[in-house]
Amino acid sequence: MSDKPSNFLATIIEDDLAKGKHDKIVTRFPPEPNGYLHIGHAKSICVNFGLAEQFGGVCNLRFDDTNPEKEEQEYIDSIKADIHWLGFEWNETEKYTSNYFDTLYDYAVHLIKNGDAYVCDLSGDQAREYRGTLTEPGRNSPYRDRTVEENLNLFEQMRNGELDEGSCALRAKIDMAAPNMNLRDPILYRIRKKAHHQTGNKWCIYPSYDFAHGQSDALEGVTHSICTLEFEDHRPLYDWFISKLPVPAVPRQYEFARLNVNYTITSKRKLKLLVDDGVVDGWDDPRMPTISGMRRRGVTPSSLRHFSDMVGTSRAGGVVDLGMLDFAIREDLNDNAPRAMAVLDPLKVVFTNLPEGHREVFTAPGHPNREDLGERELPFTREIYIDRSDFNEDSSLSRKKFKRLVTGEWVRLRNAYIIQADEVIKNDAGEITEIRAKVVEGTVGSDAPEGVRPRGVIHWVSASEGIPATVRLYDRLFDTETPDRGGDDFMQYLNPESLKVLTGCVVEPSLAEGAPEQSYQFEREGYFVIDRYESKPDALVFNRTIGLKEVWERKV
RNA sequence: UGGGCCGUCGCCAAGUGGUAAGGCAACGGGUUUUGAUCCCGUCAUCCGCAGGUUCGAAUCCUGCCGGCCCAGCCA
Repeated sequence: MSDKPSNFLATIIEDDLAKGKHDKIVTRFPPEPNGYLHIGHAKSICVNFGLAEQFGGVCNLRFDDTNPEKEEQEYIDSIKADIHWLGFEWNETEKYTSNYFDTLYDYAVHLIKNGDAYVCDLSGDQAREYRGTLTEPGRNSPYRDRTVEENLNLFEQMRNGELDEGSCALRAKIDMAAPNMNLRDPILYRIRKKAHHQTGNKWCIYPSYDFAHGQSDALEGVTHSICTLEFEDHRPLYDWFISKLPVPAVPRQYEFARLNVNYTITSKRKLKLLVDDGVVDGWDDPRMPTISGMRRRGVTPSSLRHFSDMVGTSRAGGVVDLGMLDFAIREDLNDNAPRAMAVLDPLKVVFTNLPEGHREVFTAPGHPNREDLGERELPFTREIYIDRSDFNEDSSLSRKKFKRLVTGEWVRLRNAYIIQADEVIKNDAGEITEIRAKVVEGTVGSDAPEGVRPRGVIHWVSASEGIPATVRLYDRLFDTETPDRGGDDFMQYLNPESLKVLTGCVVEPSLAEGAPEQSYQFEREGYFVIDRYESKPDALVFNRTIGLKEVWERKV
């Protein structure tokens, strides 16, 4: 708790608790079920659930379902799954703003009776006109002075479905000249003759976000209602409702800057466009910044939580470098992912000093410094595969520049022999199809003998016992730092190389036992995860989560 | 140009009158059967700018400059 990063929200809560303002805090995460959660929501979840956890309080999950036109059960299910996957438990059962529709309706009647709300017949266009602009005050609606009886009656008719959609709306009577646009008689209820995923056909009028949110917080006993900066201007309205209504508690709203990450889009609308246009494979495509996409990519819950802590919580809007997320992912996977060898672009090597049918088995640790991860067996045979990029015919390449196999020289096979390349076999097209080499006897598990100087260490897999696999290499979806900058032209920044599917890969036999979503470090390549949906024991599919850090290209 | 908010190292971010934490990145060096990891070290005399108050300011005051948000019967 004390090693938690300090931020202004924690300070506020600490103060409130110290002053006895609350015995226990209650926060809430209020997604609208109109899309999948993305990395920005992950941040918000970590903030809300994290703060509750940190101070011994609870966090409610409340679906903000006031707009049946855009919401679906599919989204509710995915959101619940995402939160659990991140490792958080919400207080009691999940809640819905729609749970409070009856009370909210009563609250609206309360406002009408006190002359604080009225039914306005202005059309949408007219209402916009009357609202004025940023620099000019608005004008009062001609319906603003209807009597309480008239308003009560009209509101009743709205609720009973006697009035057409768009024909009128219930508005708060505040101040059409307020410099804060949110106070210019905001909409409280509008008519929507749509079935609702929770309440069915019970209602044909639905409360607006502004009218529903604070009251729902109060009804749930939320103490700290934490949202993002764009709702700051709504706080006066939030407080206005709370002061005008007989609510059971007085929640307070606090705002923090939403998370922005470069090379990434976090707009549910735009993400939905990527899905609907088939640019990606769905909301959980591994290239998507959605929680389910990252999960499928192999990103871990703890790396996301750690990333959130690293980034911190403040009121200063900025753009976090994707490299920081990369760091958090690598840090977790480096500590916890078992090691394995996989050859992505196989090139056969035949050992001429080994007899036909030669086979021996080496053991290698599951992890260099995690004994609890056990050992694995590596069958070594007369023919193996190495990666094509780990061999070069040109022996004039400097040892510093190319620490791999070169004609005539030695290289260490990871966890096995030092070998020496003798000869290259090519096909008619001039492509290398095979390398003839020799193993240096007695070099397994021991240093190189005098005169043998391996250039480096490369990975390998037995040709006869390796398992075929499909490996999908993912890269960033956009090739510009600010794909979200412009308007709707973000599609032009799509990275054409965001996905490469390699079908002829060969992986070490121990990987056949891997469970869906198991992560591995393919040594010298990066971190890969077994695809949770498409991988089968006899047809393995791995997704590259992220490559290993590579600094040598720049240095040499 | 009405209102609200923000501005501390390339990026994120502590700090709330007592003389600039930390992380990422970067750059040196060491270890290494992963060009990874790990380890050690370097990296803001300065806190958007200009004045002022004070023994003393990133922290208080004034004025500028720059950026973000708001004119949905979306959230």
